[in-house]
Amino acid sequence: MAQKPSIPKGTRDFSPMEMMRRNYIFSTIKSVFQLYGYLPIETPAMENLSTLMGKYGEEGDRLLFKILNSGDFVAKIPEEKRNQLESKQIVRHISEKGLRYDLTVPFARYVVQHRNEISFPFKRYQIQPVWRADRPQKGRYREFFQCDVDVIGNKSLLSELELIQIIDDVFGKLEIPTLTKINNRKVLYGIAEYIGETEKFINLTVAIDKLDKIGIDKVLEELRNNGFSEKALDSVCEILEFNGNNEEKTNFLSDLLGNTETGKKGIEEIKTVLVYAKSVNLSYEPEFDLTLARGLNYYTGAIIEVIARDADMGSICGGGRYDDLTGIFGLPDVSGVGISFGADRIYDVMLEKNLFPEETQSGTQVLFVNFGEKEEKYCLPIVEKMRKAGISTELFPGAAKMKKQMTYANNKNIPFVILVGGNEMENGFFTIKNMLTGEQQQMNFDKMLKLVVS
RNA sequence: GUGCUUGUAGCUCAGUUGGUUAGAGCACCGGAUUGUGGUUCCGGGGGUCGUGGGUUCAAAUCCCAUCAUGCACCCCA
Repeated sequence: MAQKPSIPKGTRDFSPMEMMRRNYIFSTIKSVFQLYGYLPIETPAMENLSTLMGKYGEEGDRLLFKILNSGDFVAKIPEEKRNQLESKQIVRHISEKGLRYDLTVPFARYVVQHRNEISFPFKRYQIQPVWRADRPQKGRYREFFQCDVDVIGNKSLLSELELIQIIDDVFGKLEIPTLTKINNRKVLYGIAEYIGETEKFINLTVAIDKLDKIGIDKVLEELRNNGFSEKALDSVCEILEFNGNNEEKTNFLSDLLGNTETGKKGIEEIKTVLVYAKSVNLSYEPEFDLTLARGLNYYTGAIIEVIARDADMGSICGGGRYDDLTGIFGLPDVSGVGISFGADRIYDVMLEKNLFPEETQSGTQVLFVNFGEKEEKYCLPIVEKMRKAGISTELFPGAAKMKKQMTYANNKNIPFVILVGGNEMENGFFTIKNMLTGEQQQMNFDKMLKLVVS
């Protein structure tokens, strides 16, 4: 062994057991998406950098994986920039493609490019990996899967409701207890209006978003450092410290933000969504959370975030409404709303809480032990019959030692092993061993089939 | 990009104030058992102690550098 092979930081291999479990998550999510009439699309792993840059803020640009151009790219760097080794300056000369950072921006690009083939509202889902050049840590990877559902080309708040229902269904099926928090960007903007700091709206949201992590004092301190007036801070403090149920919160804010232009709209929207949510059966009612802000700046209306109860994992699902995402690609006034399930974090939570059902962990149901050439030949048509009957069946490749074959079945969690040797061939029966109980009996094909199916 | 942590067998780790040939458990392979796994018993393979330099009679152990990893910040699924 010359050098131990390895994979890049923040990436992972998935072994069979993990893949079975991951596929269980993906297929559950997919089935729910389809139940609500969403259709799948895929987009390339790499996009033109021009599509990606500037869509996620300055921080986002830093976290984009950039792909080096082919050929002698150095020659294309203008003479005067050759000597200044500032990455920012030369990056656009040596890289024009990047790995996708999320699925929403590529989707917006897709919609603009295919606008004439699409009939709106367009409901799509997309399950693909995304890449971020972040420092990995718990629940954070450099390559991870997002499962996006979006509906675009429609302003109805019924779409927000639909997403809330999808969240409830998915986590219901996966049996993960969750807390769905919703807020509205317009409400946050309303707060900025109310305190007269609309210019610093972004700073305000970034600070508020940290409330449950760093506490009110540090949030206020951060705002103070950003130049917010003491009077503004008092108001922010008053709002953030308000406690109550959804209704009390909306009432409180209605009074407070009643005279603000955008805030008023936001309150109306969130009220509507909450009323909708009351009218359907949900396991967990969404909670109006004023401190939810979410970093992505393209959100303009509802914002949603889901966390797993009793798990320290950050959000496992999040999203919101964006009114003009396609505008930057030349198609204005197309409103959309969407959410993204973080499959990898969901996996981590389910693993931690032991939520994977037994049946996701087995593949092969029956293994035929291979005793030799004659026996092999005899078994092949039987194996074929088993598979035709829908039973996942293997014949051990080669007449390896019995111990080896049994160990193989054991390690692979195969519940039944069938032994066909001279005795069985002569008398036309099968010896079938239950690997769980160790019990062993002899029977004909039909009986065997029945036993395996049950 | 900033701060801290940890690098010893495939995996999880032990290894005393620096001192013989660096250990254990699990996993793997073989045997006890040529048609019986999971339990038991016996045996076996596997290590440039992350890498490079330094101190020393002597370094897994001390020092420096470097790389890798994990965690936290920033940000985020």
